[in-house]
Amino acid sequence: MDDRNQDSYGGPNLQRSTLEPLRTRWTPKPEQILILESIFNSGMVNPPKDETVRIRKLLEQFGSVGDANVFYWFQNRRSRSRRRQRQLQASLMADPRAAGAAQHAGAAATSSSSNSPGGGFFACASSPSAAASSSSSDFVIDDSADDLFSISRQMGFVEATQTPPFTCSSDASNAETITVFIDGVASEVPKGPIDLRAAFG
Amino acid sequence: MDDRNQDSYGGPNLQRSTLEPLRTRWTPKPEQILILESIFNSGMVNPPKDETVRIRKLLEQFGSVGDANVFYWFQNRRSRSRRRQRQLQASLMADPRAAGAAQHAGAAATSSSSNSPGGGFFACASSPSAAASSSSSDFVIDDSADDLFSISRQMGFVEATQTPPFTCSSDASNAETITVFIDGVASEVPKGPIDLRAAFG
DNA sequence: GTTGTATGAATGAATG
DNA sequence: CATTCATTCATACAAC
Repeated sequence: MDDRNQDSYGGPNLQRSTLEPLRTRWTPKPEQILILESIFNSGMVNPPKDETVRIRKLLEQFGSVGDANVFYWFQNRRSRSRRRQRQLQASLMADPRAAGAAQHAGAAATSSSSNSPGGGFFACASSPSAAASSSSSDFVIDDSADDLFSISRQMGFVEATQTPPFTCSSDASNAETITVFIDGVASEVPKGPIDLRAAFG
Repeated sequence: MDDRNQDSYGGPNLQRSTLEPLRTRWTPKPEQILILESIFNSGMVNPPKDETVRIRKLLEQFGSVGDANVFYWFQNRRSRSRRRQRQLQASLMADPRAAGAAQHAGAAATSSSSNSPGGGFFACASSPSAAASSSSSDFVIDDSADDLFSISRQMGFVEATQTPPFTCSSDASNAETITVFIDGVASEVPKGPIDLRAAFG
């Protein structure tokens, strides 16, 4: 998709200074990353254009974002995810002894959070129910169990001892949605052909 | 179908230097971009095949390039510029207040013209003069004032504070120029590797 | 302040 | 022409 257009990029997330001639690049907020990660892991790795707009609107609750940013994010996510996997495969073939040795593996392993109603720490992954999605190549099954935890950097929860900013978990009662908790605010992300944002408004 | 014939794609981009990163894909030189940008901006947004060949020969003065590269360049340019504009309009409709706020739009917007010996500051465009537009959908007249300044990246003149980004219609005062003729549209491009702005400061 | 790296942005190269 | 992938450039941020 070539949605890279700098559409609604009116005001990125810059410092509060009233002057900002700097064209800084978009730096996604932790909440935004969480949402994006959740969507990606829910199986929608290549959202069609209209979904991109929806996702952008969702993300805008936490900071200025443009459609192009969302588009780029998914593009890069897909690309890098695939490349990592390919590289992993290659290295495994090259040297079978090197099994299970990611360079920065268990970053999130230390949490043991039990603070939010959702409970789980970062368990957004679930099985895409293979709904006949509208477009062609969005919903990829995304077997591969991608790097669920490669987001440690910007996520901010590196060592959240007391207040986990947000969590994301599958709701047991309703198998059709993924629930994202952010500071106690719950949003539900349908697993199906993404129909985000009903909860947030 | 389309005329993307990979005709002379035999040896487009070779690195004559003994040690280079060994690029696989064509990396247009600044001068080449200038020429392409000039042609595109002159109204020829979809050159027919024979023109593509001529353009390629022109570009070859500054580095190896194949017809396919030229073809792809125009195709991508068309596509991306159109969508950019479409999105711009969409975002304007969404929030009229956000007028004129593309993320990196006016990098050179401070049009301090009449500063360089050449004169104009991106005056390659001329009247197409209705030369026999052989093919079907070339020469789109409107072109709607595309993003003239979206080339900042590879052009190298990242941020000229006061000097105009470049000119391409320098007269015969300087022997270090080459003349670009496209359907009667003449453009002159300074020779030499990357010092396009050498003439300006 | 320098370096290393993760990642946003851009674009060449396809494919349909 | 619409979309997508692969590669590269540029930068924000962290570690030193």
